Amino acid sequence: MTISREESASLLLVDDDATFCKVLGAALEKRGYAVTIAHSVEQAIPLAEASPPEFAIIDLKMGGSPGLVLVKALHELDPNTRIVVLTGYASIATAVEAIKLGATQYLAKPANADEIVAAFAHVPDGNVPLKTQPTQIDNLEWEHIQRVLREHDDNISATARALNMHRRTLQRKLAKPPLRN
Amino acid sequence: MTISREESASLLLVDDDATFCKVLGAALEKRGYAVTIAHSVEQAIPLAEASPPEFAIIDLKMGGSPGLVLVKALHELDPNTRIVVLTGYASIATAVEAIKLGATQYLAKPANADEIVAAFAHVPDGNVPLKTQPTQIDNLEWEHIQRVLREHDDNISATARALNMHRRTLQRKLAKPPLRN
DNA sequence: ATGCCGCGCGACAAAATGCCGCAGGCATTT
DNA sequence: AAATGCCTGCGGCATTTTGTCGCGCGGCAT
Repeated sequence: MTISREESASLLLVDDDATFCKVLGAALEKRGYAVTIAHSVEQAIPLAEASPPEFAIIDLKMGGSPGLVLVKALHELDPNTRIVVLTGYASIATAVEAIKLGATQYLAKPANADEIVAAFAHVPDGNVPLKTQPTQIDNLEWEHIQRVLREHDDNISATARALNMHRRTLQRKLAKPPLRN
Repeated sequence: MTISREESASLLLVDDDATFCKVLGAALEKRGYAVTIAHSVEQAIPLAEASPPEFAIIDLKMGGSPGLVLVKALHELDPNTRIVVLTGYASIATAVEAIKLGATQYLAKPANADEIVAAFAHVPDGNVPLKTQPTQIDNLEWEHIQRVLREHDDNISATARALNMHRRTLQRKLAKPPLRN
């Protein structure tokens, strides 16, 4: 990976956490990228239309439109854009969608700059190791909820009804989703 | 979803659990698919080469080659094959990989036949007109526990450890009725 | 403006879970 | 035969997670 040798590559960083953007943006610039920052999908779209970036890093959980629509928009603007989705609320359901919409990789926070840069270069092979431990129940539940949530267009009330669970309880489960194993 | 009306669609089911194959295979045949079963990647390849299936369900964790290479092979044989990856050891990393290699969907076990069939029809950005009652979380949990329990020879203590849950809690969960619906 | 919905959140009781500990069963080891 | 190790079922009890109710807010169509 020696992109930085030539003219610096344009990179669009979209995350609503200002501090996070600053830190990650600085790290990326040090690696030779020309970083542009946006804090929402609405803010990012015009920037991307003005000059489609070669690389993009997108957070999914943002106020306003969900990050997934931005993934789609960027990919349609320029299919060669390398898009990495980065989220603190990672789930298989959104990962699958993101990839289908054209994302290059999907990473869970926390991820450092090196991992992200490496992700841009990712090409699939069949050699990803499988986990040895069976899925944890909490995890299974989380994934299932996310899937149903997506199927209901992220409508919490509808999802709660579909799952026959209290809206309040669903809210609470969604609020605290760390728990990666 | 009225595939069954025409000639039945060919479907290749690849999983090393014979019982699982039987049950799921039967359920799929009842829905109008012509099911062929293989228990390993090595077994599945020649079958697929002989006659590329229209649909495929692939487990990731199998003796021999990992299921991901089969995903790739099937997709290269015929890009129109609808492939669903189904695994008890789900992870975001393998999900991303599977989709990039050409899988249509990625589901975590347990998943019932309806969910799988629905997955075949699922389109990336599409509308979701069919509202299927999603499986209840309790059922999901119950089936998952049963699977892991069997993998550990019905050893409650070992299962509790594998699931990272208290033995006492597992006991209590097992004590109360299955609660199917 | 007036419902109808969805959302976020506080409060409190009810239920589930985590965490002890004990006794019995059943192999394997000493 | 006794000791050891592991599993199982179960009784309490502290803690955590739920179910439930209710409030106010904001969008949206009528």
